[in-house]
Amino acid sequence: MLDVAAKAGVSTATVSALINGTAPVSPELRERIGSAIAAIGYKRNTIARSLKTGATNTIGLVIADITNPFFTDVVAVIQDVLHRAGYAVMLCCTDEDPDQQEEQISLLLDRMVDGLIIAPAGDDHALERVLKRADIPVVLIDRISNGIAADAVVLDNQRAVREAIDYLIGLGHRRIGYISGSLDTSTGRGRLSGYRDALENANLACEEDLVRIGNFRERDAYNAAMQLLVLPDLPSAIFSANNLMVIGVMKAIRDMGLRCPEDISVSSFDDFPWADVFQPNLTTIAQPVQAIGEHASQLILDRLSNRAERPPRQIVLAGRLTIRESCRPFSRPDKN
Amino acid sequence: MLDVAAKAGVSTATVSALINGTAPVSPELRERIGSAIAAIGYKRNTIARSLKTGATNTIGLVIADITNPFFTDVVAVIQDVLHRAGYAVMLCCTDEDPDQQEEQISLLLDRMVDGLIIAPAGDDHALERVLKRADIPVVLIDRISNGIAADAVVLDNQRAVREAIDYLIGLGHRRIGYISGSLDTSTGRGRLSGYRDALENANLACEEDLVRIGNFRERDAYNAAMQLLVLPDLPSAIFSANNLMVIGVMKAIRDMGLRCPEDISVSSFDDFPWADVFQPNLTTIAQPVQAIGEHASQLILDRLSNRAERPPRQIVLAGRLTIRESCRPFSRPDKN
DNA sequence: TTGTAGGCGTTATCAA
DNA sequence: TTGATAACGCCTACAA
Repeated sequence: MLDVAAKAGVSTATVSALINGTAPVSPELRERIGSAIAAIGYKRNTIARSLKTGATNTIGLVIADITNPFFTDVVAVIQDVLHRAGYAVMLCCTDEDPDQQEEQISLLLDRMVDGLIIAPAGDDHALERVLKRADIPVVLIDRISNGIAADAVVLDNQRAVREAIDYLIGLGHRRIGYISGSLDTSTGRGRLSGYRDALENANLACEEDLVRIGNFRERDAYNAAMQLLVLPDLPSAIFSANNLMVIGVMKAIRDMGLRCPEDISVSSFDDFPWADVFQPNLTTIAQPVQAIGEHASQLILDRLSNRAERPPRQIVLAGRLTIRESCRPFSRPDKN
Repeated sequence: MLDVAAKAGVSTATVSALINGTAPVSPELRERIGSAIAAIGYKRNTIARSLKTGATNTIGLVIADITNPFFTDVVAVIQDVLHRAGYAVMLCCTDEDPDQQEEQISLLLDRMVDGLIIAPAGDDHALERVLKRADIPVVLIDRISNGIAADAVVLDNQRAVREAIDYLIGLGHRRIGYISGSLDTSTGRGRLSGYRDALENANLACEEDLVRIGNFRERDAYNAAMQLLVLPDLPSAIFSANNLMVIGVMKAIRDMGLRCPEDISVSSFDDFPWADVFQPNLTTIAQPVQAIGEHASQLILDRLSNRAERPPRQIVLAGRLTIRESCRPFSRPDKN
């Protein structure tokens, strides 16, 4: 910039004023500076600018697993909106590990991101601890923590699962296995409540044998489903609390020599783009990924542009039960 | 840092020396400074540090589509290795659009990333143009450009597809449809060559009717497959040049009232974690994502630590044909 | 072993 | 409308 100023015969202050539109610049200088910039091929140094202004125009995005299509769909939307608004996005993954989460958030904070969008991993306490240091706007997505007063975009998990289980019960199922996510997360807890609600509402006992923790991961879910499938009294249906886990469930079913939906019905949270062309066509709860991403982006953009304190806003969206062919009516075999 | 120095009664230079291990510091001061840091809760300002040192400890990662599981698998590996090595990763997506690619790379360059890992979109020329400005280490993954002398990690696409088509021909297929990626990419071209090689080798004519461009996207592939499926003389098999496109192909097959593999065989590039539990179990070419990610990371880490000029290295890996059940033997129906 | 001082490239505050 | 100058927070000679 020094070179540009020298070449144009003006001061750096004037160059800066022109570039940022901070102050009016006469047409003549505007011209001279412009051609000097072009001649030199000058590019403003963002680092120096950030040091001075205290803003990096970057926002940090923290998700649990980049391999999970739900998260990547949301990320795609967020990146799109935020780029359009002039922000860069730094994406980090925690692998569902609170320690890694702390590390990644520290990394982002060190780099002075202007804001943070987080799909938290681990328990609430882990998140509260690491967020203590951050006095920048934070919006939580997918999962929330009651201890943290931040903007958030979440699903009505309880209601969505309740609806899916109601559907299975309506089909005649009485023993419904449930593969849960980690109960350290609000999604894990909310979805399980939906399951319990539905059973209770139908006057069905909630047998603890039928609930297994799969931690939102395929491998854990495989093991969890296996435990269900060796039960003396087999469940006639299994619900999986997310997309990764239902793959594990299907593998367990296959490895036990069972077929879906002939021998056992399966349904899960999260939809797949391929769900209606591969058999069994999975009955799922589709999340409004587009809306989640847009709301989250908007929330943080609002905070960024208008630092006035406003109470945290929590946006709750609804899932959509998409019925396909992985669940069959079930009638209790005659006991004789 | 000023505060820390003041509190500990030393100079900032000493504090800096301690933090960076640049110079030996006496145990006594080490102690005093340590507690001052803890008391104040001091965190070093990465921006200021970067301004001075010229290094951001950040590397830019540019991929075509975050929604594509192949890319996300590779990204997961790269992020893991690079974080371990002390680097942050900024991930950007181009949506297969050369303009967006230029914009994203500019953004990364503005932010002074220390290196770039790119899965290029668009034609070679687009990439060359934008990379002119970058005098930092660059490694290309998945796709390469002959015009650019950079480290690269790619697949032997030609050989992999050749093997898959050989397999189909061995099964008796003679009219094999091919849904291609964009021919502006090296992967698009390489994979198509493999197809042509195999046909030629079997003395089969390569009918241009049977080759359609799907641009690596589900929707385009759907349309491309539709064109194949209304041909008077239907192909008995279709090969898709990537994962996203095979979903489109399957949707087209379904919409035309056909079944796979009974009516038509299907195979594709890229594997899915769920490929062996959902029907039809797809026969695919699996890419060594772990190796791709590790090589790419290593290549850039090498360049970063050892700026000595060494000729660009190109690592070529092999795909693995994974035979499942989506391809059936085909015998020409009697023509009477 | 420790301190002083200058500069990295911008932007902000004045005064001219 | 423009220019001089002082930060921003850190690192690094070099001097002590």
